[in-house]
Amino acid sequence: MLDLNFVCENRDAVEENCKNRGVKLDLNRLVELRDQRSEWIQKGDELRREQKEVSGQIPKAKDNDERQTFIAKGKELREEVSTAEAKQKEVEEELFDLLKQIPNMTHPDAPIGEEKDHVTLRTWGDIPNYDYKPLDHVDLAEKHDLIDFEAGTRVAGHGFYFFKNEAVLLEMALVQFALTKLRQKGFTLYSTPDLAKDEVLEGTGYIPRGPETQIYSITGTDLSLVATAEITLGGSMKDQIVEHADLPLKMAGLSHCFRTEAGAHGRASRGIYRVHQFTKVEIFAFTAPTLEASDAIHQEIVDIEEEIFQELKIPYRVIDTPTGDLGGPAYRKYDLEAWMPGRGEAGEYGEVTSASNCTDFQARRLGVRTKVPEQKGNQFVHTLNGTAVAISRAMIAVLENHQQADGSIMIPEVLRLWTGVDKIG
RNA sequence: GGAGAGAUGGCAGAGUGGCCGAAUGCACCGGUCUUGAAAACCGGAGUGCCAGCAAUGGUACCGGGGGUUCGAAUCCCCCUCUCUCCGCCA
Repeated sequence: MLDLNFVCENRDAVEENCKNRGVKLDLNRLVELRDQRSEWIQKGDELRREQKEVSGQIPKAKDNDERQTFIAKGKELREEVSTAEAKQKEVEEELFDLLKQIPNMTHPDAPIGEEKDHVTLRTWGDIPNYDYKPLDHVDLAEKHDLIDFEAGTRVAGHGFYFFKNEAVLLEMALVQFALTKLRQKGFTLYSTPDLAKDEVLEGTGYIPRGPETQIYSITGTDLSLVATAEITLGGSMKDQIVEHADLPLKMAGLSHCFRTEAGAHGRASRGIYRVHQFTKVEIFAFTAPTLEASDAIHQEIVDIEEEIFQELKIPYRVIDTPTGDLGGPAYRKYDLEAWMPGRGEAGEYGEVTSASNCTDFQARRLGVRTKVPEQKGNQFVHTLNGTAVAISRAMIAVLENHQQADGSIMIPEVLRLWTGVDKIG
């Protein structure tokens, strides 16, 4: 969420930003509502002031007549106050509903445009030339009995799967590899709840229970299944004031991720590329409220993501996400797209990580603040999130990139400590 | 799941209808004293919202929501959380 007064005072810039991000909103209405809100607050404050004054007179009244007069006046004021409060609430409901729909401002260097207008910042690794037709992960999994899609469907429906045999070892190894690396780099490790309160989801910018929601919710409770540990790690500091000296808080969280993938039917989704549940190690950071501080961590997160895929020996490219594809909270977002030899006709890049700087957009809604030395008042911190390893996507990249001409799959060196085997098949 | 106790400012902890945004202590900041520090003493200090260029003023906030009342930290109802005991359980 942006700051209300910021929006009203920078209408042109906010409007331009909405346009770039493909969001249509009526900012005139917002300003109108802001003004109405001020008026009702002022009216209510004044009425309450009178109310206090009148009720303060009652114990000092000199006779019963005067007393009754004050009581009558007090009753009258109580009615007026409650009217003003109702009006204020009504205005605020519409106001904040609008405000919440406004996306974050955007980094000036982020490419403007839609998904197809993305900018490739750099590529790493050579895309191999195969003298045979490489299999995709579905065929590889079948060949080596690694994923049971039928069982997944029987148990939970389309979009669910069982990992089997070496795939389970690989999942655990990828998790261990990511967590160990992040710990070495000074991140505090967490394994986090798989459910969170709706208000926490909303605080991080996710919208549970809507008509096209990506979120599974638990009926009869205010809990939903998390789509990422970004939600739980961000929510972990809800309404807290963080010591400035403790920033940045660098966290790594392990959780399952659940996504309905509503509206995703028909998009390329063979195998485990787009599934309803997967395991993920997520990176999250709270930083001091300056772009210097959060940009620095943003870079650090991308560096770690690249290091992980380099050590897994998987070719990738880094994408600077264009405005139209940023999502609400992000100020800037980089994606890693790994080469997937079995994808499409002759291999394609597929998204495996993302890294977002959300500046103070999530922190405002979550109420995470810090007191900056030499400055008065508290300020909202900046938050960032990034993928260390999303198992389903990483699994595809590992299986497809490390397949051999004889159909076997080599386990990347860095994972063998945990898999205990160095080859599948 | 059952029984009981509790939730007040950064922390501890008073406060049972108006004199309470709230005593007191600790911690914190400024000063006096001191060669310096400590101690002692003096003073300051919460968060949000609204108005204002600002100084400032107003208002709200005693776990959350609702109610009673002219007036609620204080009375009533609901909820959440914490602690203790019992049961169940990976």
